[in-house]
Amino acid sequence: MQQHLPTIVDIAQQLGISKSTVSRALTGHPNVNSKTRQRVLDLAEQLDYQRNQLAISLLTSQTRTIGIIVPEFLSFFFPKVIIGAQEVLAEAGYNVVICHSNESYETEVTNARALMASRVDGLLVSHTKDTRNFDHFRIFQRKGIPVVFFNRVCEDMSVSKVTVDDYEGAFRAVEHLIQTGRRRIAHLAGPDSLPNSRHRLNGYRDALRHYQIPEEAELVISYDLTLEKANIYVNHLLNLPQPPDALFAVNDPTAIEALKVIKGRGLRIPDDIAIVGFSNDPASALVEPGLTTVAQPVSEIGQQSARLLLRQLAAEAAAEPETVILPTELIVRSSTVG
Amino acid sequence: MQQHLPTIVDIAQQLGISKSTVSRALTGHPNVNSKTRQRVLDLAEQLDYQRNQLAISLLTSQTRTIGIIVPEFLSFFFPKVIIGAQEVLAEAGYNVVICHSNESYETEVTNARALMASRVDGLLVSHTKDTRNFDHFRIFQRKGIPVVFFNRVCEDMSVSKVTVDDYEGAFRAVEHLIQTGRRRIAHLAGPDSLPNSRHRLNGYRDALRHYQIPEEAELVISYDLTLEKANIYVNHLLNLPQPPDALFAVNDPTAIEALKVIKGRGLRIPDDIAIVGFSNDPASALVEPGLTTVAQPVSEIGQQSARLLLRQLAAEAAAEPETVILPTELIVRSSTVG
DNA sequence: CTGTTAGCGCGTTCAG
DNA sequence: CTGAACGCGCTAACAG
Repeated sequence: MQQHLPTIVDIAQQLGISKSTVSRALTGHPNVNSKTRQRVLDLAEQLDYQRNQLAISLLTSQTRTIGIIVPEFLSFFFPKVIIGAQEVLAEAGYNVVICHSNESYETEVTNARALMASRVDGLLVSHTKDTRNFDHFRIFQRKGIPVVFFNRVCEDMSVSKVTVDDYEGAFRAVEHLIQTGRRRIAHLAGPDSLPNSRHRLNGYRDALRHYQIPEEAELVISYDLTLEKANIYVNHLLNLPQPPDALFAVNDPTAIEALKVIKGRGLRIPDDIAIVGFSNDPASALVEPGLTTVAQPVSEIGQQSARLLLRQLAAEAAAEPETVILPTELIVRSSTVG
Repeated sequence: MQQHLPTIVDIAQQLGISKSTVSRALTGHPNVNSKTRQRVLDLAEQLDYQRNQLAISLLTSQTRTIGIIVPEFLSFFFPKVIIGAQEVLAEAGYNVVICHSNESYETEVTNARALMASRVDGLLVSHTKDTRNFDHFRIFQRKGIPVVFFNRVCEDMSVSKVTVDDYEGAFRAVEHLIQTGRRRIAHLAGPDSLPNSRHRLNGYRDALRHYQIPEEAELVISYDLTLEKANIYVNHLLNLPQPPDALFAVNDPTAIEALKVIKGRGLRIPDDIAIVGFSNDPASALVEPGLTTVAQPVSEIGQQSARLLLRQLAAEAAAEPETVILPTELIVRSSTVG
């Protein structure tokens, strides 16, 4: 049973002064007798008084709270982005509310509604892989509440965005495979619905083209990023009459699953088949052989997103949306070079 | 620039009715003409109306929001606990706000204050390793806002708690080492301030005692859980005149760091030295050799914590605190048995 | 320096 | 079935 929490009126009554004076004392307003202020402060402390942020937000119609919606947070990626964003936001005096859509479009819509209902001042979003309709985010935009997309961005919305150069990262990864002598390079791609997947696929294709290696349709498989499927497709690739001599995976979990399957079949890595992942998940340094991968500046994604949001928040009128594309870096480990 | 968000008054004026009627229509009150209700609902949809949760919370003095404070969320553990808790809480109609103290006592206090200011209905907490003073949580308790501790629990507070049987888990782990022939078993323990660490240490000690193996003081090192220190201490242990033939680590990151150091020195695992971790981090299955570890029912910790909190919330008067101790399970992998 | 008043958006009496 | 009035806790504008 929750008891009555003390309010400024309680303090005012006990001290025999008006609630305005209490309010002023508490907020550090200059025009208060220093003795009165001290009495207020002392009593507040004694009563464990905490200002009711709800009432203040209702009054000022700003909550100084930013909502973050992410599709998952079991892998290291999103937690690390969130921490990066939180650093910047906390410094600017904003709180952070994290919502987890669990890759479910319906949950994402529910999350967005809840954040709207609780009147967040801004939104940081990486959408689910099934999100095709972005109306639940457009509503924020229409109300003048800034939205910044990161990692998984909506290409149709005119808002600020932070991504990495997926195309370039993929190009360099495949180039590395080619330069280390690989010719039949498979690509386990992500779902078409995600721009990231498409950009990585394009990087893969252009690298092959650039080095005049014909693309084999049978070596490219798009899938939904569930590990069970990854398992099936890797086995499928290995069973081909002409199996690949390298695999470029859309992300590290996929690459690590592939690594397990390949080792399980007694093939040697990288001798028989080389593997490259994407993101530089801490696990990629742990597996054996170490996984070559395309590193993303994860914390920086969060920090930059927060900064773009802050800039929108500071702008009087609707500010021009900005797009930041962060560089990637190829981390070469033993899964590609003996 | 944030625009004016539509309120029930806006809807009422456009429809030429009173805001009470709009309120009733929106909340599904029975006594509303169905035609009027439909007109309200239509206009609300058209205006993207979202009820202002702030105002409602201020009025009802309940936010239907639960705060969760965790010390970190880069390892898999806390995210998974949070997801478990969220499932249960969402089903009961509660939202979740996650705060990340980053193992900083000051941040934890700030988080607690912010959650109090935003009037959460309840609190789920795992405190930092430096938290000695729990006054910032006692305030909630005193106000009748239920608090549930999980994983890292405050032994001095009379609130509901969810932990695993650390003692038993540690005992079984060390017993396993003894039964596979180890005699000089080192223990890299966590800080004394954490009950978990102490219980695991006790389990270690009692297992040795039970099998009449004398405890060597030089083989037990408590540390602050930073990986750099782990590295130093593992090297120190290996440099002893009589190095250990087994290592029981307080958690999996520590064990994995140890594994790297040991392999780096050209020692064989488990032949020269066996390793056991704690928690069954996904990474423990990835490293080579696979890490033997004590698994915790992670999602269940979250679910149970949420259920205990819900029970407190439902209780009219202050409900009796409950303590749930979940079982662990030893997962044997190649780091202990060839 | 301090008190009074108004109102943020809403649900809920209490009258019609 | 509907409307008017009140108050949740707080800050800001206005008067002393």
